[in-house]
This record gives sequence, C-alpha cells and structure tokens, in this order.
Amino acid sequence: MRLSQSLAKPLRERPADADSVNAAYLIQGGFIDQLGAGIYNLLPLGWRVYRKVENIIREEMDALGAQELSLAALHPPAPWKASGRWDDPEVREVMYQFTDQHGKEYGLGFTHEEIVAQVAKPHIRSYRDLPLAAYQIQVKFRNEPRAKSGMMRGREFMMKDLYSFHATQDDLDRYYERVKGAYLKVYERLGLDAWVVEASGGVFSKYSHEFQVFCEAGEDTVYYTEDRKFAQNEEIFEGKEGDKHNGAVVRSAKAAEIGNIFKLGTKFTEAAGVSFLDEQGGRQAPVMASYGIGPSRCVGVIVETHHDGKGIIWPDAVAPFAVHLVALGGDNTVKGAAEKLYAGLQSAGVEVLYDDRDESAGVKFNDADLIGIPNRVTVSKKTLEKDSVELKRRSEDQAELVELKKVPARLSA
RNA sequence: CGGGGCGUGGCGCAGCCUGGUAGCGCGCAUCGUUCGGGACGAUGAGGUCGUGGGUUCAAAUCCCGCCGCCCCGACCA
Repeated sequence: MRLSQSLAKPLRERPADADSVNAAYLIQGGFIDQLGAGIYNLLPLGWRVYRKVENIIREEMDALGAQELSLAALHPPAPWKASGRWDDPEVREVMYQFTDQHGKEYGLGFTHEEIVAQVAKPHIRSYRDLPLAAYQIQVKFRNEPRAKSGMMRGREFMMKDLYSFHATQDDLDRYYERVKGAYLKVYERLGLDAWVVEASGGVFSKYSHEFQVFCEAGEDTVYYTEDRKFAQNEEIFEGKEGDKHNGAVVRSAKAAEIGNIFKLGTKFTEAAGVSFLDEQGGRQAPVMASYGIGPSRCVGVIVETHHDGKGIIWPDAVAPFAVHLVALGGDNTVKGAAEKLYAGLQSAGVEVLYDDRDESAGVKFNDADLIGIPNRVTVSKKTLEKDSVELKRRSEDQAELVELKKVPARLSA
C-alpha cells in the first residue's frame, strides 16, 4: 500500500483524550478511529492487524477440529427466556435489549450459548453425533457500564466463541484441556505471554479458567507464583500476597484478560431441549463448554505490551505489513529505485507499506516508528551510491546496509 | 450510577474569571527554495465556539437544561 493514498495517514499529534497507550498509538497511527465511547472503527491498517490475529485464532481452532460458522447477532428473546437469562438482572445490565417499532423484543448477542444450543439441537440425536464443536469469530455487544482503555473494553467488540457438546463429562474434560493448549498456542503466536488463571464462573458456572497477560493497563489482579504452578484471579483468591503456596511465594500483578473458558454442564442444553440416546438407549442432555477469545482486545493488549516511547513494535505475526519502505528525498533515481523495490518485494509475496509521500526524512522515520512495522527499508541517494538500501528492525537500534539485489531474499524469509 | 475534567476551523490548543471585530501552532492549497530524524519563505482557503433556552443594546464568555467524550470509583460473560 502506498502511504500517500492511504485512507488514514498517521496524525502529527497524539489524540488528547486517549489516555491509554493502545488507544493513543492506535489512533495516532491511523489504525482505529473512535465513533463513540467504547465504539471504534477499524481502519485499513487496524483491520489488517485484526485479520492477522483472527487468522491465527482460526488456524488453531481448525486444528482442534472445530467447525467455523456464523450465528446471528440479533436475537429474539425466546431462547434467552428458555434459559432464564433474558430476565437475569446481571445479564440485563450488559445485554442490549430493546423493542422495535412494532413492539417486538430483541437482544444483541454478547455470547451465544442459547443460540448455538438451539442450532445444534436437531443435529444431536445419538451419542454417535458427539462430540461436536463449533466456533465463530464475530462482533459482540455489551452495554458496559463504563467503556474504557481503547480496545481493552468496548461496547462493540470482536469475539471468537467456541462451543463444544459432549456425551460425557470425561470427554468434555479432555477436550477442555486440548482447548487450553490451543489457546496457549494462539497467544504464543500473537506474541502474548498468557497465564492460565483460575477464576470464578461469573453468570455461567462456578469456576472457569482465564488467560491473562500481565500488564499495567489490565483491569484484573492476579495472584501467582513465579513457577507458574499457581495463579488465581483476586475475585476467588483467599490468601494474601507474600503467603506461600507449595513452597513458592505468592505475588500479585495487574493483568488483562484475553480469554476465558467455562464448563457449563447441561444448563443450556437442557434449557434448549437438546438430548441424545446413549449406548444403552437412555436419553441424556449433552454437557457443554464455551471458550472465548477477544481478538480485538488482543490487538489492544499487544500494543500495551509491545511499544516504546516512539510507537508500536508489532510482533512479525500480526504486523499490518512486513516491510515499511521509505524513500528519502525528491531525487528521481531514488524514487525509481524505491518503486522498483516496491514492485519487486510485492511480487516476491512480501507485504509492503510504501511511504511515497513528499515528506522530510524526520517525518517519515517518526511515522515508521509510530506505525511499528517490523522491518524498515530506507532508500536514499546515500544508500544507492553503494547500490544498497538500509535495513532496520523496529525492535533494534542498529541499521545495516543490504545490497539491492539481496533485499527480496532477506525479507521474504 | 456517584465524583472530577473537558467540548472553540481537519488535529492540538489559547480566549471565558472581568460580555464588545474569533485567535495561535500543526495540517491543507499554490509557488519557490530545501531533502537522512517532525525544513524555510510567500500567498491563500477553512469556524453553526457541542446543543436548546434565558439574561443583556450586545454572549465563545454570565445563568439553567440537555447531549457527548476522557479519567477515578461502583461494575467487569
């Protein structure tokens, strides 16, 4: 993409009322744009990052054997009334519920247990139909009492929600552990150091596991031991900091939740009337579990944990582009060489953001630092004299000269 | 929902206390000079001062209501 033609160019000044690091850099860099409190548009750069995150999640869910689908976001109340959640005060606080101009009630989905159970119902007849796992990556709505911190807590956000149905609790337990492993793989690929933390089950069940990334912008407090054998959300932790747990000292840290998995029992399958015949011909309700990851929040947490004073430092796997190509000066030979490199890299399959603007070196370098693409390639008169370009990693201070003809090979690795 | 802050060209802000021609920086347009870490000069375009009402000869400025955004708290599948 040519930066000169980009819909959203980086801003000179940091937005005044974006206090959190992720909001400040994402808005200034032209990744996102605020529409209202807790409501953001993903601009082309941000959408690219988001899609990378989404695809990593998708790959790991597919590897689990889960099937991707897309459930409706606009819900009639019936399935929610059947489970008793439509009128649950805790649910009412966060679920957008409204009546249309004909007096008909609707809700906007903030989770899909009821809906997926209803979808699965006619397809689950026998224990032979189980286990079954389906997921979607979709927009969710939550009427947060207080949206805040940019992409960390929005009223409209993206969520990957996976649901599994099992004939036995044992089978569910095994699958639950597999999902846990898949989640850790996702986070590792995203460049996030996620902890598995025990937590309360909220409105779903008694206990659950959360995936937490330690960072100051997080809203949770986690008590943990450094050997990682123990980690609990403060909402269920009953000891205090400094206590010993299996010989290790318990510490605490602020953390951001980027995933949560729940064992749900038969609450939702029974409510939806889902049942199957077991090997003895007995009728049973399948046990169910749900597993969520917030890809849009992950984008925010990645920024919170991958930045410096100049801007974002994207991990390679989620960077909007692999290469930020900078052409310096108005010299025609420089422009020509940059254009050629741009075309050459693209045909080698390298994603390139080409800063072809008529801006000074300072502006271009500062914007490159802000946007945070992992590899910066600078073409100038100086480098061309040596038939080379300058290559610099965003995460490193030192730059190196690389011969022009070796550039595509260096960057398509 | 309680507390605090804020709302003025695209962005960042001053002006408000003490009412009287709407300003600055950046950006934008045109021309020229520049060209490796936020260049320079010249000319120019661009504003319902969040919104509704009130006070007044006169309101960005004073008073009341409403809307919106940010932060702290409560809350946080």
